[in-house]
Amino acid sequence: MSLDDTRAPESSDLRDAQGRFIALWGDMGSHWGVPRSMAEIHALLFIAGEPLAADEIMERLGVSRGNVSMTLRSLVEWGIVSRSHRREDRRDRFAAEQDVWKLLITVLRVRKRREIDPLLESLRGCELAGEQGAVPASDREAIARHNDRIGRMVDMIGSIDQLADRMIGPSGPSSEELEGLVHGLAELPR
Amino acid sequence: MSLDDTRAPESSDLRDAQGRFIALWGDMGSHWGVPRSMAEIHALLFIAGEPLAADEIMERLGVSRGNVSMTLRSLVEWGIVSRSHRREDRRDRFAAEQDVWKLLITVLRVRKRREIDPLLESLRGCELAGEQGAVPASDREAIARHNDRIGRMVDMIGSIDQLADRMIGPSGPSSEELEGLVHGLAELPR
DNA sequence: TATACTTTTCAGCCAGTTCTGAAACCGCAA
DNA sequence: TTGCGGTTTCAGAACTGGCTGAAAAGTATA
Repeated sequence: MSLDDTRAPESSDLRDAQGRFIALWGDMGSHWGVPRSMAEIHALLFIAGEPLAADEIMERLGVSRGNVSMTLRSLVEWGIVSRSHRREDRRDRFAAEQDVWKLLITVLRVRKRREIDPLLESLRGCELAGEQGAVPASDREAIARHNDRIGRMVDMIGSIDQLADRMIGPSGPSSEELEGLVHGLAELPR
Repeated sequence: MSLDDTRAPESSDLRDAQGRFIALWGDMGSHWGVPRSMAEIHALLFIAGEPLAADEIMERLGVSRGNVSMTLRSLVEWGIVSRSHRREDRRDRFAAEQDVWKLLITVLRVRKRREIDPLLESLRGCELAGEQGAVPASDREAIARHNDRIGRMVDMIGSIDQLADRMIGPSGPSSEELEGLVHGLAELPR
């Protein structure tokens, strides 16, 4: 029997509450385009608050070894879970970021980089140069209106993007500063 | 031949650009938990800039009548597409909101109401009252740490929620005001 | 190098979602 | 009342992304 197995069995109330949190987080994930089991694994690591080995995750959530492995890899890539060793145990262990504001920043950064930035790029490619060939005046008007629509969309997403850079960009506020900032903006008298 | 069929055939360059936009918007949707064809139908209505009938949507996007009908219903429910009649034509026509900031506000409002608010509620239900029965000191500590984690999460999401109320709540800024606000915050010297 | 244990990979399977199409429905006009 | 143009519904088909599990690869120890 290894040292780890001597850990006191946690009260089942605690287990229940953890389970509720995990299920909730999994649901939320699936509404926002994050695979359910990815959200669940993250939730488990977050709520456990200590590093867990892949086996423990498998057992606790009933997902396959392969899935756990792949998902942990992405979570580590995302930067919200870290891998750690212990000298007395060959198994890797994984722990979730415990600073919730840092978590938020990291997730938003990744999604911005992967989705917003390319979107903005392709969106500009949907505009249409008006001068190609001699087009009838009516077409020219239609093209102008088209470009205007795309332009307004680009402007909006661009502004959001810039604002996001301010809030969660690499040279932006620390998680503590962001927390204060959001609180300040939220509680400002109207 | 009805009046509508006399509309000048739009230049195929314009059609191409519209098609690119529609495909792009569809992709984006699927990354954020919106059904592809819903995003596509919305994109078509937005980029067309004028009311279209269900038939035109079917034909243009190659989706079934049933799907168009159901999807239009949700888009109208969301509040980003409106239904309109014409006296000379029995068919309903549908037009997308053209103010992109209003679009943003509407979508965020719906998602906040449907996902964030219930999330916050359930999250509070994941906390654990410590005093139930005489629990050993070690359990009590574990429970305290658990509640702390949940509490930090609730605080963060709560702050975001409050901030969102300020920005996109019913008594918040108009779309023009929001546009200015975001621009201001984004362009402020660091 | 052999051994024992752990992690990673990936082809195929599966579940949950989305989409289709045909039938029912609706309201109007003749 | 019947016919007509249009819309909605929903059972099942089709699809897609996520998951599994077994084999391959990796790694520390002897």
